[in-house]
Amino acid sequence: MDRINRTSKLPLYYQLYEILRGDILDGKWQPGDMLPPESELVEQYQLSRTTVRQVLDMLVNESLITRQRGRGTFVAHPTLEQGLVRIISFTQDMRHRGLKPGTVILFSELIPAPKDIAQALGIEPGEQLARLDRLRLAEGEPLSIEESHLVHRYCPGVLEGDYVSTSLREALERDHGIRIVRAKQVIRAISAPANLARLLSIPPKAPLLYIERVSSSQHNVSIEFLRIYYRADRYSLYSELQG
Amino acid sequence: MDRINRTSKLPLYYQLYEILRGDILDGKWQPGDMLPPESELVEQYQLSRTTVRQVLDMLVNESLITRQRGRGTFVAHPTLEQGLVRIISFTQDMRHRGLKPGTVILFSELIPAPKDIAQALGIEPGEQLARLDRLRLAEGEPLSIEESHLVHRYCPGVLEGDYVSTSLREALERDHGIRIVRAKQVIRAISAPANLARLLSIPPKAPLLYIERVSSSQHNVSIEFLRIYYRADRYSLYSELQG
DNA sequence: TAGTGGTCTAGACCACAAA
DNA sequence: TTGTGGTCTAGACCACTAA
Repeated sequence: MDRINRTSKLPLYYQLYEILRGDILDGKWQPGDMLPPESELVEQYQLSRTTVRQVLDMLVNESLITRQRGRGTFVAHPTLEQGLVRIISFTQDMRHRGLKPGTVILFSELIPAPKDIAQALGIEPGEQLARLDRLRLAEGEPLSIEESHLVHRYCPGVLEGDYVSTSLREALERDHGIRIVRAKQVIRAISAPANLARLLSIPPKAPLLYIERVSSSQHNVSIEFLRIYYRADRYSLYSELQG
Repeated sequence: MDRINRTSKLPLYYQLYEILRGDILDGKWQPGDMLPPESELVEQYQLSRTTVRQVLDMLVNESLITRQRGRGTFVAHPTLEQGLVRIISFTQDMRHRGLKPGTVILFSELIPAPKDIAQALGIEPGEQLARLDRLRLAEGEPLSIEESHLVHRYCPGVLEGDYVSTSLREALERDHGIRIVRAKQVIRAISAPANLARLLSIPPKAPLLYIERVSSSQHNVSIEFLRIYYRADRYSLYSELQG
């Protein structure tokens, strides 16, 4: 049972936000389901209505829920347009798309930062990085390869975790108090190099959707440089634009 | 002097929102300028701090202002890198990237709507579409191909325009009163088919960034189905994510 | 009528930035 | 130390929906 930790440094609203957001993304409530009324959340989590409403406002802004005066609060129907605005975990992404996620660790070691990555992260070349390469599966079939590079100084020992069954983001928060709150990314199309093609079970030079992402913590420092190679035949991105 | 009308049916927060938003968009405050502190807005408009903060939250969500604890509230600098949030024209995009734009018309005719496009636009298959294919150049070199399909009923005669030197969006607004205010898009990576490769001056099967976009007007009807093929070696997308 | 979300208030204490 | 925004509370009244 998720509860609010009154002694935590995290704001109460943020804790409730993570609880409710997690429940929705994990499918504990289904689209169209009614959430508990505000009064009940107030009671259950012992928070003021203002704080509860602050959280619900955030979820509305993310299009995760909708509210109807006089009726209630409901889980929104997924529009699959969130891939380009919100950071979501691979597991959550797969669940959104209705696919069973899987993970294979390819590489997990400390390395000195190459020049380009050091520059992207704003650190000195040669500083220690925790590099974690993972093959991601959907329905047992290769979908993508993620090459994560974490600034080791901020999360010493991070590679000791088991990242087949637990999420890197959870470990960062739990063990190091680091929340990833922002990221910048570039999206490209590339031809698959031979080694990646083999891992992804596709022909060499097949098209890949390629993402380079620099993520920052709540302290506003860059914490991770991530490369993702998606099989183009199995993955696409959605977004909504405004005029 | 804009004031809050206490007898209006409009909520107080909404009235203040319109006042502040108008002042920012009208340039009464310039990007980087500090807004009056919350305490002063409370005083000036005789509202509670909660209500004032509700309005500021809305403006933050629109990226019109930013807030810094201990420093103040500031008018945001318009961000250029919104390729995945804001609809911008090819010409604007090129200007942002510092490249000279160019256009070659490849095809311009009325066609009956194929089934897939009809479905995406929510019209009957066979309904008349104005199809306009354009090769886009940057610095005189091919960059992308755009295949535009407009629902002709909403903009009869649209193909008579000269879309080398004028923008399709301008013509829609000027001649048909149609503003494109919203769009949904899917982003993929593909291998270039032979005919596109030739037009884009790249080898067959070279990777392309492929976008399918359905745009809607201010009247909330789908008006355009657009396919864009970008040379992957010359074009990438940028986006910012939030946790 | 009962229950829901929408609006609004007055106040408190905290964390951070700048002087 | 002062002034800023960040978080949180307890309570009030209203508007809408559904029974």
